[in-house]
Amino acid sequence: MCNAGRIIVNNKAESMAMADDETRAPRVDAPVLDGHRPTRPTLKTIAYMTGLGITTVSRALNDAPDIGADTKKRVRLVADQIGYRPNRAGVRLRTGKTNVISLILSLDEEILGLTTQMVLGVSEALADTGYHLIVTPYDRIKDPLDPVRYVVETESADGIILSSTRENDPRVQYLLDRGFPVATHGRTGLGPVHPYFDFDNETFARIGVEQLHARGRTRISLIAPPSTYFYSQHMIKGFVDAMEKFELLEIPIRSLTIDDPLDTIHSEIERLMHSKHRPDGIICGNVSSALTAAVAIENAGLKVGVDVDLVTKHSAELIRRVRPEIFVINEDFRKAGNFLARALIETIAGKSAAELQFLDVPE
Amino acid sequence: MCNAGRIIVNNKAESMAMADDETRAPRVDAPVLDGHRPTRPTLKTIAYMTGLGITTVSRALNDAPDIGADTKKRVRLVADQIGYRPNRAGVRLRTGKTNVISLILSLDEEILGLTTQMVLGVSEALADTGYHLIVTPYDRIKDPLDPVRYVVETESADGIILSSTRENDPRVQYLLDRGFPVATHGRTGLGPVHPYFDFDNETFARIGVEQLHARGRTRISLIAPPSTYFYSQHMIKGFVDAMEKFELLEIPIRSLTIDDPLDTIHSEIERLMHSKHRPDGIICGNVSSALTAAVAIENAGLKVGVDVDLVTKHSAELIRRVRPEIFVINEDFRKAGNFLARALIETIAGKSAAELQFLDVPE
DNA sequence: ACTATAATCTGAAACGTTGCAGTATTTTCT
DNA sequence: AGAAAATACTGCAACGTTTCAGATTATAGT
Repeated sequence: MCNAGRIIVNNKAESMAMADDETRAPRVDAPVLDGHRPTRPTLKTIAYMTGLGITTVSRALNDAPDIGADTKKRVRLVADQIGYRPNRAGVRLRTGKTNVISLILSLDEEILGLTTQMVLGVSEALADTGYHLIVTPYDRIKDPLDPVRYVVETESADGIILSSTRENDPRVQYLLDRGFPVATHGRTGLGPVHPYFDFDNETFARIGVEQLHARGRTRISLIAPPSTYFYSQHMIKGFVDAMEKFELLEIPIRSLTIDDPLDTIHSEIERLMHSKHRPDGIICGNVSSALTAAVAIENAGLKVGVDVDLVTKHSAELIRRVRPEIFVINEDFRKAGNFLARALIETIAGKSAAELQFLDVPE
Repeated sequence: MCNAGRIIVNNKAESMAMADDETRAPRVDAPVLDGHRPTRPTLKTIAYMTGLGITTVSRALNDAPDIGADTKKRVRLVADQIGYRPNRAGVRLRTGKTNVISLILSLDEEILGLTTQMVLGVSEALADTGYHLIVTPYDRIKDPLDPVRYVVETESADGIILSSTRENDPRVQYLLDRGFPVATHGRTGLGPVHPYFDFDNETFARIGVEQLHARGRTRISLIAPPSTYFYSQHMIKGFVDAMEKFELLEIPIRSLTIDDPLDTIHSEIERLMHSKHRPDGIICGNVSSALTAAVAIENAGLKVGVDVDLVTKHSAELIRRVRPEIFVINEDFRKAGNFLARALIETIAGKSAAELQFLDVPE
């Protein structure tokens, strides 16, 4: 039973004293070699080499319960030795499993480094899983459902990661309706039914206000994300709550959002700086608005860190270097990507979504 | 011969006066329906609906020469109507064509937005081609050949786009040896054998020097890329040539490269600013070094744009806004990605590389 | 000794596609 | 009219994998 260490070419021969030629002959034909280069090994190659059937080899590699331990070991050895890698097209055709994760990104996400960091985080998580990452950016002008529908209709991935989520995100709804695995960067209003990773923008805004308060600032503005994004509400809530708590005065620039053209942000802030009731602290929903605001403030003859304090959030170290006078709260997109990829894979494997939701609380 | 406008269910029936039931019966069984949801259409579905053979449908959709024009039209109509999309796994298994482009990026490319812009450009070019984009970042610590080998060995893409190319890039050599389509961001020293898109860093440096000269600067430094990158040579050549032409004095900081940690760059520049022979102009090989240098200069009590001028190159608009006093020459990564994707597809289609090389000359 | 049971292994079929080697039918040529 | 050639269509097989329903042998139970 235990014949470890012994080299067995064909373990059937033993019990067959009068074995005829048929028995010794491999049950599978040798794979045809094309030109001169060695062709890529398949199950057939291994079957031929081990003298086993293709089915057995397949089951052995997949650790099926009805294959002998010795056989498994032997098959694995040969497979490793010749560098066997399952043919993805074969698996996909047979099982429908693509081993692909689709990352769908809005083009607006050029928020310095979001794309890069997300891709990195996701790749990191996927590295040893056999999953490939396919990235699809989409135009904000086009229907955001398009790329999602494409993936579902062509069955070109096992799961989707979405960003820029809305409270009632039709893309997420579409996917949930069809039972298609999805993980989102940002919460939706749909409850514990899909995995997500969200930065706690409420806490971010609260901390921002606290910081400004601690620096003695009293008249504070917020450049929020457009109200179409769910996280806009969170940020505003954190802001308002903290403002009330410290009894500070909000200088409203609610018409302005971080998605406005930088020119608009610039001129609006510059105008504000010249007004009698200018703020002495601004919380900026993203980096580009913060950097733009900084320039506008200086254009107005004021100094960031002296006359006005700025708070924002970001992932990249660079910003602290470029504008050390801006308070930066860390938001880690890479961590987000990493978490989402892992969560999505677990979802595909059947795990329930409730345990795969993460709120990243800053500080 | 011409029966346009007439609806033909089975064009065979016409010539068969005494057609028995066999003739009218479709030659292909109806595709089995699983649950309640309509199953995804395949060639078989169309064959059943049109009464044609599977082969005919396939050939009709692929515009084969031996299929009648009417049939083609009819098949296409049905296919479009029911939203047929070829099964990628089927095609891939049969033909070996993956319809995938692999973009392999070095992690260091966090150069603000390079990844994002490249991905965008590539996606843009791939949008209507049926190609998918799979992105693989890799660690600079690991063997850069790893991801390349993986793609080749598992045949998981039809072509590869590489960045951070070296003069004698082993990855490119590896791919060329195996006849695997590759396009590179940046030239190599291998000649007109593979497509590339390169930014003309020689011209960039020359223009930089000219700009500084025009502003009356005479003592100039260059923060170059590490000499391992081929484009480092180009940049240095452009720099040196122009310096000689205008008889300017180089203040060498050759030990410093754009890949050094930002802390190093910062302290080195600050130190330099305090030295007796400080430069009054610096050309920075990338944005992060330029931004870092700007802060260092101010830390030393000097003013960018007044005491020292900075020149750099970049893709994103943001930088001009954050630091309007820095000269920025435009390097369009998106264009690069777009070109490379197109070039790669043409290479896969068999076009010769010589026509697919592009040098992007600034200004 | 004879049968149920467990333990291993197996070929056939199928997933969707395309290249090959045909088969009918019609048209053209002599 | 008869042969040759062109036109339009088609089965079959194969790509590499896994599921299914056995098949074979050894083991245990009576």
